[in-house]
Amino acid sequence: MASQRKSERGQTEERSKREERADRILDAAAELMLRWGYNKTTIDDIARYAGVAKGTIYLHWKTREDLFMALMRREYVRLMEDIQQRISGDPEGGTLHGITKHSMLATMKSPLMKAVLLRDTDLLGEWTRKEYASPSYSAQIAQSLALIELLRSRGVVRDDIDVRRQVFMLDAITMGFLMIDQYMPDDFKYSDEEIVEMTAETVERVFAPFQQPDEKTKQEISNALISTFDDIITLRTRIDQQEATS
Amino acid sequence: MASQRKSERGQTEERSKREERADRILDAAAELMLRWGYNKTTIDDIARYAGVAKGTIYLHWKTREDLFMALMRREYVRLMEDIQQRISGDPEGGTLHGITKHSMLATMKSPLMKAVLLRDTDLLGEWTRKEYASPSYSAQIAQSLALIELLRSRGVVRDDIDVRRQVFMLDAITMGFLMIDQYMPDDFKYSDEEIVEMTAETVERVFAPFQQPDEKTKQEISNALISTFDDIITLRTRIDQQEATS
DNA sequence: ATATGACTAGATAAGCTAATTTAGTCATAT
DNA sequence: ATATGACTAAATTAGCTTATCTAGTCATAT
Repeated sequence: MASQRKSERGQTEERSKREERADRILDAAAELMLRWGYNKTTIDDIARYAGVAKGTIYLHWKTREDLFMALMRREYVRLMEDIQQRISGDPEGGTLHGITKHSMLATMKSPLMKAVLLRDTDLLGEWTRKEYASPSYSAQIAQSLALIELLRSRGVVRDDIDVRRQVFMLDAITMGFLMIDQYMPDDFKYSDEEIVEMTAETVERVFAPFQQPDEKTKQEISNALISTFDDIITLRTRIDQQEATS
Repeated sequence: MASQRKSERGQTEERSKREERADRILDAAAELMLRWGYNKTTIDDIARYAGVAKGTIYLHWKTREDLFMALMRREYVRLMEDIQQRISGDPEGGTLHGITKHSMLATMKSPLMKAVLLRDTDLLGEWTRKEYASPSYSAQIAQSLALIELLRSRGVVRDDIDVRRQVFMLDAITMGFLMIDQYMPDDFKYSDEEIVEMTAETVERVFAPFQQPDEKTKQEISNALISTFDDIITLRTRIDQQEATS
């Protein structure tokens, strides 16, 4: 607060200009990382591709690692926003198979997040070993667990099996469908949408309880999820802002 | 035939001695490959570990590659025999979830075959690129397809979805459960048997039709499978013998 | 104040040679 | 006849030297 030296307007204008440039740089980083992988994407490349000088990048982030952390965080927030969007726009968004469908499809449309989830070492290179992946993965599991528990308490998921086993099964199924195309021959290729349909059907058959949830329950769950996503998103965004001012 | 110079008895005795030694050498190869991987397992190591001279190995196989092909074929035959055994000893052996259970458990107990299935490049090294893996994999798919078609025709698997999609789903599910433990944190570890139980439950819920198959049908299917396995096994064994005499 | 790009130190890669390893052979021993 | 292990040619690796790259800095320009 004491550090704000400009007028309100001037500050906001500048802030947004800076942020816009930061975004452009991250765009360049994402693009080049997908093309050449983490190891072979240099700060020089990113600067050239983003049309700024190298020094400028260091006005935004202290190190190369910081830049990529910011990139990954941005991708993660976007992923969450995308999932939230998809869930909120779907009447089936309050069911486990609906949530699974939207989470998977959003992940499939985000090459970087997919690479992290599937531990694609070709693309991630040294990033794999940078210990940000593993905590985020166990956070992922914790989220699965919380989700399943919520759905069980509402009676929209079977509760005659152990919760942890259910999480294990859900993750095995989704991971299986996410990676199987790498193993299938060309005459067994399906589109992302088709794969997600198959996953959803599998999840529904394995996890649905005898009686179908009513509309009201589905809506309540959907709302609960959406506000959870809001929490995640604002939390992450707040971290970003902290970093930016430090 | 003209090459058989010894008496019947002498020949058989010698044959079995040779075979016993070949087996010992393959045992050594398997052991060392699991320890050091394909790339770092040398013929010298194998000879020393099997207690024979290096030259002796070349009395059995023309090249290093031939030796490993023989090893992989032996593992494959053993895997098939194991699956056959497990199926024939189980009243549920004629159901898809039973078959899945036994195939998976047998695979899990065969580290080399599991490595091939999961494309474990750490263990297989250069062997991955040796083009024997890919044909065997598409053969695997063909088998899945034949199996599903058989089960559909007998009415023990749903036939209201596309067959090929069903194969895709079955493979996605089994692969998912086979590889998920690599991704799960320590507090989500389950034994092979538990994992296979979860897989079987998943498969049953996704593929079982409305009415349960009767005992007679299950028995017929089980028998059909067992004779299919016999075919595969004798075919493979015949190839081995051809190789040995050439 | 902000942005730049020449600059540097440290890391990484390329190029080369010598040393070691290893698949496969074959004269010799059993 | 069978089995062996010393042997060889080819390949792989180790060691080292030189060249190139790259993350991060900072004096200078805008």
